[in-house]
Amino acid sequence: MARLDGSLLTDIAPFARLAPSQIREILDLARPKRFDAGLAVFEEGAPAERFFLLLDGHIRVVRTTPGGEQIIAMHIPAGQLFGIAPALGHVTYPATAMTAVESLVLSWPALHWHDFVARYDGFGPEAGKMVGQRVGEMNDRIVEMATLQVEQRIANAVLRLINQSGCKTEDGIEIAFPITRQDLSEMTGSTLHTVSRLLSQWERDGIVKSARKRVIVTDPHRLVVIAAGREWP
DNA sequence: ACATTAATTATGT
DNA sequence: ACATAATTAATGT
Repeated sequence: MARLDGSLLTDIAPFARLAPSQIREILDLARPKRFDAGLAVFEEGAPAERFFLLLDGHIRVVRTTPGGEQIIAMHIPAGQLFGIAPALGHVTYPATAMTAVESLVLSWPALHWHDFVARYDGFGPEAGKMVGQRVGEMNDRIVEMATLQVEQRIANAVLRLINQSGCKTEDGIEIAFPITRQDLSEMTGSTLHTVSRLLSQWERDGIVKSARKRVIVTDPHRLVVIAAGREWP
């Protein structure tokens, strides 16, 4: 197995404050693994034995309803921890983590979490901050689902994606990983048809540009206006 | 205001 | 050539 380079972790928030020697300790405990696109890093309900860091690629966190329908709970961009259920005291993973693209993942046994928090300066606080952000995001989404209508929900979803995983291009900000209309519908509790129609309409209005599995936002400001959705007050 | 159904076309391997 | 994605229109709740 090739030895991991220490520079891999220096840019990542929970590890940013650590000395090179500490980073070495952590890397030597890590198990690196490469996944092709569309594979599960871990499955919902499986024993939560490890926690993970996404070095490169993109992860979709998916829950399956009793009816067998998929709900996309969130997306994890490169550089973030995920699958930290063990740290929260869960014995199984509450959702499945799928790779949206080919991805490189590090993982550690769940037991090490508490050692990391105790030993490494900044790890606990940074990880806590991250959890806080995610919980906040989930709450926002719940409010959106309950109050907004589909066009606004989809607009919000797209805006979140370009904020978290945006990539500047010639004519706007592109979602940095392949995403289908079906995916968008599964994040917003809608259908791929509605998403398709809306994207087509937005394209006509010059707000987005889209191709198969690609969405580019050319006019973020107008999308924000749509996402806010001021109507019949 | 939206889903569903179904038929049609485009796109990537 | 085949499977997967996207569009579009018609119909339903």
